[in-house]
Amino acid sequence: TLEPEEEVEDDPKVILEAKDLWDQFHKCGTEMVITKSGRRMFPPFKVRCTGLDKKAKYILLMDIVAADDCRYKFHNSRWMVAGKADPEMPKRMYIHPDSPATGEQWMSKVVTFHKLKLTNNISDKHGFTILNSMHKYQPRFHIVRANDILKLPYSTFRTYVFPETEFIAVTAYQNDKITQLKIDNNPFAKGFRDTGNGRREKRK
Amino acid sequence: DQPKQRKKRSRAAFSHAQVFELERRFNHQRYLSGPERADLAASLKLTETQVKIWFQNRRYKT
DNA sequence: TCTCACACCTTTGAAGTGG
DNA sequence: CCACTTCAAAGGTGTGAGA
Repeated sequence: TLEPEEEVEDDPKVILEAKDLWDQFHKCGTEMVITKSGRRMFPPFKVRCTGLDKKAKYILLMDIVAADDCRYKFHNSRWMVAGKADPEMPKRMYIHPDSPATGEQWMSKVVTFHKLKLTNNISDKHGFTILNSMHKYQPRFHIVRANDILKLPYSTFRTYVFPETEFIAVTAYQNDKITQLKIDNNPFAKGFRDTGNGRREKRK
Repeated sequence: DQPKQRKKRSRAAFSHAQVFELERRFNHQRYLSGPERADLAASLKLTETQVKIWFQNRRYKT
């Protein structure tokens, strides 16, 4: 708004990829595993952007913020509030590795954040996103118009939130429905699918 | 750092630093001339063939 | 609740082959 | 040079045991 830069005309619109999948998870109460060595999110956070200025440079980033100030527990097949939240973890922004890039470049493909990893390791050195187990979180997506990554802190953020991507961080899955959804949809978990082709044996 | 070379007949994996530099050059020019390739290969401690094939593969990859 | 080694998969990408 | 293929290495799954 008050940049001494050249006139840039943009009106960014962002849509969440695989919304159907996200909705399926959200309906059951999405859980994301966090580990010491870092875990990806599933479903993967992907967006498609339109309305950016083709020539202008943008930095795209993500962060994951607490959805409330509660701690949760999974009791009787249900998530319930189990007290006040633990102290917040150091806040980190995940800058998309292709940043900065032109609006044209960003709009030409789906923007994927699959390299973002979640961890519960407070002293993580890899730049992973540190979360508290049994707490509820909301991923956020940001668009910043900037040609230099160093100017980031002083730039104007445009923030987009997709409520269906909310999740509870866990150290081990609590809800069997979520486990099954992950197995059915994540290609890396194919080994756990009980396809009639008798690979893996019993399931409860 | 160095590319890891162990065993008999296996796939060479370039180091992070090597890929970073290759990628940086590719971003600037999709094709490399003979001398440019030789220079880059030397500075990255890769063979010229490796650099040539890397650019060829990189171009094909979308 | 959390951690860790598995087994079992996929994806990755340098190198191969032919045009 | 390009088109595609080949095929291990790298690495992401949930599991289930044992803290």
